[in-house]
Amino acid sequence: MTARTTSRRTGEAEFLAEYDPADFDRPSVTVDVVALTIRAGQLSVLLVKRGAHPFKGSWALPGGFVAMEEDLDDAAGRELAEETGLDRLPAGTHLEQLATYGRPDRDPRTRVITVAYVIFAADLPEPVAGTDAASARWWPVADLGLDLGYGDVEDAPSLAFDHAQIIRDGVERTRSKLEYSTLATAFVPSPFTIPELRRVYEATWAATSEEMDASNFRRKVLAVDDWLVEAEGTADSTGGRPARLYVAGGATRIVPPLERPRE
Amino acid sequence: MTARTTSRRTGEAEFLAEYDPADFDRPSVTVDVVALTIRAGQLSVLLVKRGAHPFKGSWALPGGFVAMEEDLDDAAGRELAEETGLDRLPAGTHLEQLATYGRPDRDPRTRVITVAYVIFAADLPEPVAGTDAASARWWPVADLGLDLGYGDVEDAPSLAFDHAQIIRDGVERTRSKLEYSTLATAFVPSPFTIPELRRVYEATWAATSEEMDASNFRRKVLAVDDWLVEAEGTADSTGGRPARLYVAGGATRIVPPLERPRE
DNA sequence: AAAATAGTGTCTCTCAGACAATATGTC
DNA sequence: GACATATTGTCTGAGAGACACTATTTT
Repeated sequence: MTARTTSRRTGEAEFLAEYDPADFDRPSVTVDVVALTIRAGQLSVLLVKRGAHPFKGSWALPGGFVAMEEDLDDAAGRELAEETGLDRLPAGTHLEQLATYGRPDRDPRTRVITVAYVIFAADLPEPVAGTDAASARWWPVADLGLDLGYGDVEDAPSLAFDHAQIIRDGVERTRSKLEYSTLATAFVPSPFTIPELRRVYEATWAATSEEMDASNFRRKVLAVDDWLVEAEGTADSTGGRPARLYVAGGATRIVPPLERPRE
Repeated sequence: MTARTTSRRTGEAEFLAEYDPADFDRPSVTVDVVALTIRAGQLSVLLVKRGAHPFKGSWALPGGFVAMEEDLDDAAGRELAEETGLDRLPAGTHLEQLATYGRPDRDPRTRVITVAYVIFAADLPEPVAGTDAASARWWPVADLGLDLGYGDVEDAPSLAFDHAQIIRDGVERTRSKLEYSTLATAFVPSPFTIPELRRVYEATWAATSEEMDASNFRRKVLAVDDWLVEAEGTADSTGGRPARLYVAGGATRIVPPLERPRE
């Protein structure tokens, strides 16, 4: 089998526009990022509105091609940084690989295999619109009409490619990781309070449990060795007794796990 | 950037031999398979001895290039079937994606991104040597000298590429999956006995717990709804009271989980 | 003082681990 | 019978969920 590539790659938008499946005899590789944060008490994901075909006008995960000498993790971080206009992601941001999606027909143009990442961060700025995207914004995952236990949704946006599945998998990974890892602290700016941390769990697990018992939550997180390290002072009052401040210690694993309520 | 591929792809061995990094401007994509089974009471992985450079003489995971119109899962199943000389994998075999490894220098020839899979199976035959492999065999993972809690090993084989890391990740995934999923039954031929199932756990978790309490194990697996369905008859005696036979029911999740002992 | 939120203490029930006792096969 | 293995039964301690109560702030 012989194949030729003749694309002049000056930028992602141009590259996509010039795409011709006949040019290639092997898959292209991209990274896509499920960037999650808590905004207004809701677990939210960053999506960009597509300005070009295919799926023009649909919403997609930020992502793009992996450069030839670039590590996959670096590519994921770079894509999110570009989309949010940051030089680099804030300290404490967590990045992990989710899965790789490679169904032959997932992109109508040609074979594209995408390595998906999940990123947890606090305080990411509003996204900046890139050259290849009409607009970008944070979407509460509850509003996406995915089958994540939030119930029916009016006016759910149309999602491009197989990104609905990727987001679903990313949310499920997040829900499950909060049970046995200390990553909830990646969602809050430091220092933080225990009630803030509890609201991370409530937002992430919202579909299965409306509210957690504050006292049991406190008992369990404080029982984890070297997770919550007491800091100086208290948070500003929000109408009641101000909460003590903590910073994250070195613990990575919650043992015994903080299990979600089973239905 | 312009690039040309001129390889005539007549087979994997020839393809590898003709590899010239200058031919390509994008990564190649392969699948690698961590095929696990219990042999002689030990968790074992299928490895092939490399007959060509690089890493000639080292042991590697079975794997190969993803065909242009082939789904990733299918490619992984195909690679294992080829290596074991089967038309298709036995019923009950479990296949799941592990992770994707894409460090730019992980293959000294050119950029190769590999999607790794874990496969759990009972009763896979001895492997057949392929054209590209001098030989192939099942290796107890305890003998590989990985840092998996088995202690030091004499004469550990040299492992190719980053396959030591991939195997480590695959074993860790397996250990963890047995806690909350019913996949242990994928390791035993059906019908099976509860002691057989227990030995799957013992082999997989061997590094952390020598023996499990048979009565507690029995109580917990039988408490899982629709996992163990009683079958007719008993197993042949192995010197004591014969064990009852069961087949796997529809359950996929163990709740509450069967936790490994924490150190 | 009333309301709101944070933090402490206590009770109960479930369940995992330890282990004793019984059942059923082979030698 | 002795022995080996499977199966059943019992006890105990740790921990999760429920919830009553106290503490500290704003209004």
